[in-house]
Amino acid sequence: MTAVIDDDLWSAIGDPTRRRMLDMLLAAGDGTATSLSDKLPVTRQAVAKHLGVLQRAGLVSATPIGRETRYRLNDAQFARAVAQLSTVGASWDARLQRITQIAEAIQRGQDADPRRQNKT
Amino acid sequence: MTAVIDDDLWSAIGDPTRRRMLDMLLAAGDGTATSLSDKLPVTRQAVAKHLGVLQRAGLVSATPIGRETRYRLNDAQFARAVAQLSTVGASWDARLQRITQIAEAIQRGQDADPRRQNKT
DNA sequence: CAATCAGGCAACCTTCGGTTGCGGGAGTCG
DNA sequence: CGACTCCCGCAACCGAAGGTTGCCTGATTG
Repeated sequence: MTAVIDDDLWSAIGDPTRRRMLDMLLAAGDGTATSLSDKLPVTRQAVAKHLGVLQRAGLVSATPIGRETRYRLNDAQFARAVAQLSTVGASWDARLQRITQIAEAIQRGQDADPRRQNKT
Repeated sequence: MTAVIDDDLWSAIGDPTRRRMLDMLLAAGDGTATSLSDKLPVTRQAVAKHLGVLQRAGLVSATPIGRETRYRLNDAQFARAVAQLSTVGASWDARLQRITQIAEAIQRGQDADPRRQNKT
């Protein structure tokens, strides 16, 4: 099976800006839209939107404190995302290695695995 | 360091459709825009565009044969993409575990490891 | 040669990442 | 208390990207 993944999680970590935001939250522990936007090449609003996406994906949780809103990583969900990332990587890697080995074997002139692999 | 990655590679594998295409190419060995679109919920044109993107990212190579154009995975580049995927995952995972452990230690009331855990 | 199948090109729609502009509530200071 | 300053949320607008439809060209095959 092709490692069916939550598309939400993927799209969440698929965006480069969101990836950096997660990175920052992971490093700093928490942050606000403004504090994050300080260190990012985008405006506060853009960051706010991303935080909304991340929140809907369950990756971060918001806590309004006075006039600011602190966002914190949701460790559990984030761990799931990371796991899925690894899963796909591992799955692809495994298959890649298999076909690579077969290819090498064929090049050596010997049949690595008689089972044909054709398909269209 | 945040595992600086080729943004091209990331965006290439970041799209769900492209991910599935890569998956199919990885499994079948090769394919055409039409053959791939058969098993995907999008039109041939959409697939063709994606193949263009993948090709520009160096992940696949095209070989015109008669009236059809076969696309094959570029193993080397694909391997790089997979590697970067794993790198980010691993990096995040590592940090997650660190902070998780620290958090647990704090909850236990004892200082996990006074050694600095600085960063930005 | 005619019919057909696979592709490429172009126009158009929608979504998404991003920006600017604005208004309003929480703190701060006189 | 009142004025000022932050930080935030909402809305309008933009350009790029994923998708679709329509059309036209080139290779196959009868």
